[in-house]
Parts: sequence; C-alpha cells; structure tokens
Amino acid sequence: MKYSIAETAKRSGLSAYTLRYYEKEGLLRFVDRTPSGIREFKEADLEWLSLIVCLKNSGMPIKQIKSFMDLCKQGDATLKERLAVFIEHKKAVQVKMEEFEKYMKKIDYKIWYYTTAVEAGTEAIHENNSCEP
Amino acid sequence: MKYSIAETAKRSGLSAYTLRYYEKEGLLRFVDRTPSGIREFKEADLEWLSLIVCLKNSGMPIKQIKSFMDLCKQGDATLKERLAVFIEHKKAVQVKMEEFEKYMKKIDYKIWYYTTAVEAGTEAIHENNSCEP
DNA sequence: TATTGACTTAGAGCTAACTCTAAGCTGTAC
DNA sequence: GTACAGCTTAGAGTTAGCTCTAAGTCAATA
Repeated sequence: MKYSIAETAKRSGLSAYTLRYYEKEGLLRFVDRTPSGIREFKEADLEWLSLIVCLKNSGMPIKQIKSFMDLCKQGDATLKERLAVFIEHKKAVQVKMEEFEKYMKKIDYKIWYYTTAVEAGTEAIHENNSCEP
Repeated sequence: MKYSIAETAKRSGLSAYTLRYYEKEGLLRFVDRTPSGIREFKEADLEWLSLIVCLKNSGMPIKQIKSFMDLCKQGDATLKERLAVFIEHKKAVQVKMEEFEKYMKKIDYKIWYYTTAVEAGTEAIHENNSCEP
C-alpha cells in the first residue's frame, strides 16, 4: 500500500509541512517518488516515522536523528554505532523521567498546599510551615 | 541572606540573562532592588525560582507560568484558581510520563535489536521478524 | 477542454526561549 | 581618585522546529 503525504500526515500525527521539512533535513531518505515527483510513503516508512517521532518526543534533536538515519543508510558497518546511539539516548531519557518524577512530587505538594488553603479560606495557614512538606 | 544575580544564577541553575528575561516577562515580581537599582534575591525567591523551574521543565510555557504568578500576587481570592492550575498541570505531566514510558519500551526494543544484530554481524537476522518484538 | 484539488518547490515568516551587545552606572580596593 | 569588576538597561541576534506563501505542475473529473 502506498500513501500520499496527506495520508501519511494523518497516520503519523505530523503535518505535511513537517514531513517535507524532515525530508529537507535529511531524516526521510527512504521515501520514494512517483515518475512525476510526488512522494509515495510505504508501510515501512510509517514505521520509520514512528521511530523518528519516538526519538524526537523523547528529546533527541532533529540533527542527531539525521545522523542516526545516516548511519542506517550505511548498512551493517554501523551496527555498533547505532547500538551506542540507543544506549546513550536511553540514559538521557531515564534522567528526564527521574526529573519528571521529582517535579510530580512538587506538583502533588502544591495540590495539597492549595487544597488545604482553599479549605481554610486562606494561604496563611501555611505561614509557619507546621504541616507535612 | 541576600544574593546578587550572579549568585542566584549559580544557585538556581539558570543564567543571569535568563533571570533578567524572566523578570521582563513578569515571572519574578517578588525580587527586591537596592536603592541604586540592583536586584537582591532572598532565600524565599530561590524557592519561587525552584517552582518556576519545576513548571517550566515539566512543560508549562513561560506565559502560563506568568499567569500563575499573577494569581499569586492577587492573594487568597485566587486560591481555587491556583489549585486548578496544578490539577490541570498534573494531568499534562502524567500524560507526558506515560508517553515517555512508551518511548522507553521502543528504545529498549531497539537496544535488543541492535545487540543481536551486532552479535550476528548483520541486521539481516531481523529480516523475517522471527523474534520477540 | 476546463476546472478542481492535491501535489511540487524555494524560501520567507513565525514562536518560544533564550543569549548577547553596547553603553553606562556603582561601589570597593588600591 | 582611578581602576576594575559587576551590575544596569534597551534592544538586537540566535536557535530549533516548524508553518506558511507563492507560483507552478499534474491527474482526474464535469
């Protein structure tokens, strides 16, 4: 099955503008064209896009994703390098997740803080910090 | 204890430029000045900064943080609204954390994929998708 | 055959969040 | 009293990641 850019936009959750931009940036080397120059996305391309979205949304910059795609193009000689990319990126994502857990605790504290303040009708009840942190 | 902008930059992990920018944007209404106009950060200001960093790094845009700081300035009348801000933001952070977990699974899959490919010396072993996903 | 709508390109424009520059002021150290 | 480090301001510049515009091509339909 072949997909137009509009179809692919829908399926990937990216806009057609973004898909063209990604191609310009060298992320979508895999996309074929019809004889008249129109992009034709394949089923496998959607898999690639899903990986790109994964890397991007987990914090990898477009340029680094491009480097990874370049490695992919070079075949089996770059397998170790590609493994290293994911091992490194996993570390970065773990750090982010830990940070998010820390922030979540702070947010939960604030929810408790404001819940009790709303009950009391004033923030002043927290003035002497007499309660749980 | 009072801190200069340079000290505060060090302690908050933000640059002095960023602190001035945040003030310009209305996030740091709490900061005092010396008679000659130099910013003087207090211990409590570092707490505010830590909250700002928490909200920003967990995905809240600067403009929304500003609105929240505006609510704070208005006192007890806005307690309910402020509670709502954190309840909403908590939801958003939860969604992000779930996404991150999904991405982590994909990354782990790729680590397995490339580990086995490196062992085999070729990516071709995954061609017929005969192994665990 | 004419219209329509989806595609193409190059390149300009936009937004968020900084980041820096230039010119000038302040306050302590010699 | 002057040198110097560190502060001040307004405003320009930067970066990432899109987002859009203008002008044109192409294929299917009325």
